[in-house]
Amino acid sequence: MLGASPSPPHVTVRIILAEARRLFAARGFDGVSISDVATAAAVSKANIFHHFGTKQALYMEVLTSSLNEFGELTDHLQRERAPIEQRLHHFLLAHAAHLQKYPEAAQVVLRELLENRSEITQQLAEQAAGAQFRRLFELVQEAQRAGEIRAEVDPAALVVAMIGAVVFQFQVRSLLRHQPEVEFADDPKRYSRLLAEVFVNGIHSEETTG
Amino acid sequence: MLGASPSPPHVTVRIILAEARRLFAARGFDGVSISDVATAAAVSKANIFHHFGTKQALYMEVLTSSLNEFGELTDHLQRERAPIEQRLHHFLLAHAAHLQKYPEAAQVVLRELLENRSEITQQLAEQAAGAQFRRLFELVQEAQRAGEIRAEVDPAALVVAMIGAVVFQFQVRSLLRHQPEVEFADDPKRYSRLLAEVFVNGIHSEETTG
DNA sequence: CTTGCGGCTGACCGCTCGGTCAGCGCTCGG
DNA sequence: CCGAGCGCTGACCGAGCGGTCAGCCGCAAG
Repeated sequence: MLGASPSPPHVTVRIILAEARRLFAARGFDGVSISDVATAAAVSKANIFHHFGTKQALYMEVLTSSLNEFGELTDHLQRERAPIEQRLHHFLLAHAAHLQKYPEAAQVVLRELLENRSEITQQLAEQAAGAQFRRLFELVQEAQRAGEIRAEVDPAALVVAMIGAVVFQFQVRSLLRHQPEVEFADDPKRYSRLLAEVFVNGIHSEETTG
Repeated sequence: MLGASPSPPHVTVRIILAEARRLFAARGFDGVSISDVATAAAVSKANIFHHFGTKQALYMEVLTSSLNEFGELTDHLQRERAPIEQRLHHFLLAHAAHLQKYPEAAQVVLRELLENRSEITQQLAEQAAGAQFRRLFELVQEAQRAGEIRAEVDPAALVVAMIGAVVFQFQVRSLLRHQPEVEFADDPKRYSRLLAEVFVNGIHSEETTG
């Protein structure tokens, strides 16, 4: 029997992974001990080492599984045939909604992305982030070549600004809830609409949309 | 003799603070041990406890001293009498330049800001961040009332997007260096100019600037 | 019934952690 | 010449860390 077990990872393993993700997202790699995870998952500490070997390995599993949930974010954008302002709005909405839907997965990836440790884990996050950046960059560049976006706009700066605007809002959402002026702290649809309004009217060739 | 020592903190203390800031910025509170700081500062571990009492206290000193360097960022903006696009450009430039000039101070504050631990340290970062947000928000709101900014623009969203665009670029600058399409990874002037170009043309009332 | 095996555990390991403490050496006022 | 005070240290503490290991338990095949 060469075939591996057809069933997905054991229930226990999934519970451990879920709790580890939750804890790593909240407190980071160094802020969480295996004992913490074991207690949260209601298993023994040794059990975690039995299934994952080392703390690093457990963390890597959490990171990769979280990265996978980020995968298809920009996939559909390239196939769309809508005008650029609509496609960018869709991207902003998809990104913001994704962050809200999978906050722990997002947080664990972003945390690793923002750390400057030049280890293996970093590369994973960089690859995924780099791929997403490049896809969005090319989309903007093509739209610019097609005349949909003004020539003065720097595509890379626009992409960084767009992603940054969405990510930052996610990162400081707990603060924004306390600001009475902010009405989009937990409303990705509203925020991405407001964002798109600003960005699109900033990259239009000639005419005004309003 | 009730007066405290008139001299600024001892040389040793300043060295410890500098090294601690560097390490906390790079690896976070949990990622740095007092031994690490002691080795980096070339003093004994006990010396650090002698001067700062606890690890938390050392961290707080690092955080507050870093926050102070953030202080005057938005101060001059309110007094300026330039058109809004110029003032926003100045803000973006000042912010981006500040992040580049004091990367460790910025990182230590941002790190604390993005953590979701509801402790005392958090409050410090929140207060400073909240104040800066509100100041910029009011600036935008006034400009909008004065007709300098289109009524459709949401001031809060614009502020979050602007700060986020600058902060995010800073956070991922090490990644952006590897992206050949990005020419502003370590050039705050260039990046803020490109940002302003996009944002300003997105918030203009009627006429075009180009 | 027996045997093998995988999921799982409690007890334990060496080590590092944050923190303590007695006491060193140097300086400086009396 | 003295002693008080300060900057500073090495040795040490209990606790918790990542990780190991012998072995328990239930189950399925022989």
